[in-house]
Amino acid sequence: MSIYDTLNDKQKQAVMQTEGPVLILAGAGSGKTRVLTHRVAYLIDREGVDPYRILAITFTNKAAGEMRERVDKIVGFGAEQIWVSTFHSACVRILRRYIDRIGFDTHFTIYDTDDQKGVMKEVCKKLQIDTKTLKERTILNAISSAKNELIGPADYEKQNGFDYNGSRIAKAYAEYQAVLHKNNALDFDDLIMKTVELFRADADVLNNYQERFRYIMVDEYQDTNTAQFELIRLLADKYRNLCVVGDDDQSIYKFRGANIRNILDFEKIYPEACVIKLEQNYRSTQVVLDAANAVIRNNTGRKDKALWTEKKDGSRIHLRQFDTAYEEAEYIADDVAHKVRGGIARYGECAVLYRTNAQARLLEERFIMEGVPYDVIGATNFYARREIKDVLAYLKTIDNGRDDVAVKRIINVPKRGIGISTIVRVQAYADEHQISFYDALREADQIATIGKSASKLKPFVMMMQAFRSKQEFFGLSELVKDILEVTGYVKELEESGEEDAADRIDNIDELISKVTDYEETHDEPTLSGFLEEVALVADIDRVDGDDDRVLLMTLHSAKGLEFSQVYLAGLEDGIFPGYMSIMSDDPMEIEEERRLAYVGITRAKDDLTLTCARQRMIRGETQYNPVSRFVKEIPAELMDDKPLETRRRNPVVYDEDSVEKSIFRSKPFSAGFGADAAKPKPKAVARPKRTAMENQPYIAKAAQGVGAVSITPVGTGKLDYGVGDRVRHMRYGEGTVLKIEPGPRDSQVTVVFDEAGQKIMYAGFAKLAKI
DNA sequence: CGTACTAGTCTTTTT
DNA sequence: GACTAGTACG
Repeated sequence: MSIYDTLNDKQKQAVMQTEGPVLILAGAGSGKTRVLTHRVAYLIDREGVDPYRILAITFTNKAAGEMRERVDKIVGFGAEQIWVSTFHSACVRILRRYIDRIGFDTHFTIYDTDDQKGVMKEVCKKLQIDTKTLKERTILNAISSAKNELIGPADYEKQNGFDYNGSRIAKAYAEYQAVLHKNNALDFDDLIMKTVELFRADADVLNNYQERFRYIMVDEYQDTNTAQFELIRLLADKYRNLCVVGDDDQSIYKFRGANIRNILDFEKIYPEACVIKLEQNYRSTQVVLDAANAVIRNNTGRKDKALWTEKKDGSRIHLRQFDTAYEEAEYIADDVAHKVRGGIARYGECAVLYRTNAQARLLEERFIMEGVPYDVIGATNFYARREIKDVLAYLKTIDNGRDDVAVKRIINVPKRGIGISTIVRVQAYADEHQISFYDALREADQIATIGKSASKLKPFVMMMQAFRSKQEFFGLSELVKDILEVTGYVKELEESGEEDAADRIDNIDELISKVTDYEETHDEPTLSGFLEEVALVADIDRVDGDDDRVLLMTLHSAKGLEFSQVYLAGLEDGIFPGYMSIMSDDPMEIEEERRLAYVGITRAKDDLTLTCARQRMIRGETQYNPVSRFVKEIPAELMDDKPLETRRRNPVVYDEDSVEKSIFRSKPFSAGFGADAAKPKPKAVARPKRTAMENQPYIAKAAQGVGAVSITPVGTGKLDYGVGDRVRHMRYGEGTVLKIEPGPRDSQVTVVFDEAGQKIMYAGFAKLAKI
């Protein structure tokens, strides 16, 4: 009896087919990770492959860690020799070694989204690009897409230079790369692209890695982009022992450049490929699978497959519709508490999944109120928090003085009386002399323009120099503590009297323990090593199953995870699928959302609850959305409840024929919607009571916001449209005015939009135009 | 130069 | 509604 006997036939085949290209189409819950780990083990202990020759690429660091751990258990020895990592960390590792061959310093820093935006802001200023008409974000997105397709600035110019915006972006792209190069920095996309560039430019380096990685495995292959594909293609080109694992139905990262063709066309690129389908699901009940299959069936152009399970039974899917998102949150929190009390599940076996991070807030409030322990994943990455970034900026500056962004971030944090004008002048000097910002600071007394401010710069430079020399004999955590001490960062926080100062200090303490942890787990801890590890962690990587808490996260973050009890919240057309995809004329957008729904449903092992609300506040607007079309794709017999319309609580209010019809025209999927939507009084909604400690500041801020809105007085009589008129809205397109409700300061207008559904908005806000 | 307030924007999803 | 960049003031 060997470990391989526990695998089913298909899995066994996938494990033992070690030579040549292999495509494993692994449905959700089909034991994909098991196959991968067993395959690695098989390579080592049956095929005698040196662990050193194996590369396994996973999607997150967490997956990589788990895989290594599991392989470690099976093979016992040599597992640490295997490269198990994400695309990004694998590339960093390669670039740290060889990037000097394409003109960068191996001590490069990695820019996150914030840093990118800062750079782009300067680029726009320099190129005199008006950021009102062309947003930094837009440019960066264009650049990111280009990089994902391996299109450099020159090629971009060739392809897009002929129109106004295209040429502006092309120029910004070129300048942006120049600034990054000057700062010796790479952004996330560069990590992949530069590695490909390196491999293409230097045959020796490529050959070196081709020889090393005789066996390559890629997990979540459906989410690879063109650059990642090319990287893998190059690496595998010599020995062609490439095994990719994925599920086209779970491709949900198109917005990040993922190219679903990579998996769909694998057999075209590798005609000799062996294709293995894993269709037996070991995770969910038949009911859950039936629901998932019923939904995904509506997509076109997928690889044919059908999941099945031996877990025959299973409770039906619970569908619950509520009047408001508050009630929805209340129900979920209650239901979890109920399950835990009843011994049905532990907190840690429950997860609430939603489409957008913003939905977490309401749920969170309710969980606090009910005293249900929870963890929100992803909202703000730990390392993206202000105080953490500040401390990291100190470390970056100590590590690599060429990183202008980091230096500027902390030059006046805590306050040292160094203002914008001084920074601008120093930068001018730096540009003039072709040196880095930090080097310019060191020559502060040479800069004529700054006058007396030079006296403020000197202590800063002295301090940084001192940190650098301390680095020689200090441990990392000592260095961090020293920085906090010398700069008075924590002290300033304590004295600031800011509302969340305590949280921030907690975060800093957590950072210190992460530094300590890094020192303990690495043989040769270095500052660069720590910074690089930190630059590439996703929030999901921090999850450990040990603490017993309900997890709240987006559907995207949930990929690859499984829970006994799953709640899918906010299942409303306009939320999920999001209105962007509904409005889009590209049908592929809805299909991507549907795959996301498929991912969500298949996370559930035992029990699945679907919830939605009739009324929801989104970005200050009350929306009335019909039940998600995806819910309607699930056969009613799989649900435990009667059809939705019998659960309706609110009577029909409007009887105007035309209005009623227009609702039905725009909402073919939702039979009961017209009546549901007619609830006229959003004000009647009771907001949940808040716990005093947690929410005091929130209330204060909210009140401010309302005040700001009401300052815009729009007389009711001034509206040039009335009930029944057709109007146009900037974002939602055309619609029919259903109702106008005069308020003390501004009228509330209810409009049924043809595409986007019904919205209630302030007239002064909405800027509706009669058509 | 720092602060306090205001106006405008918004990402849906993340390595 | 919340966050942020920009502006007017001290």
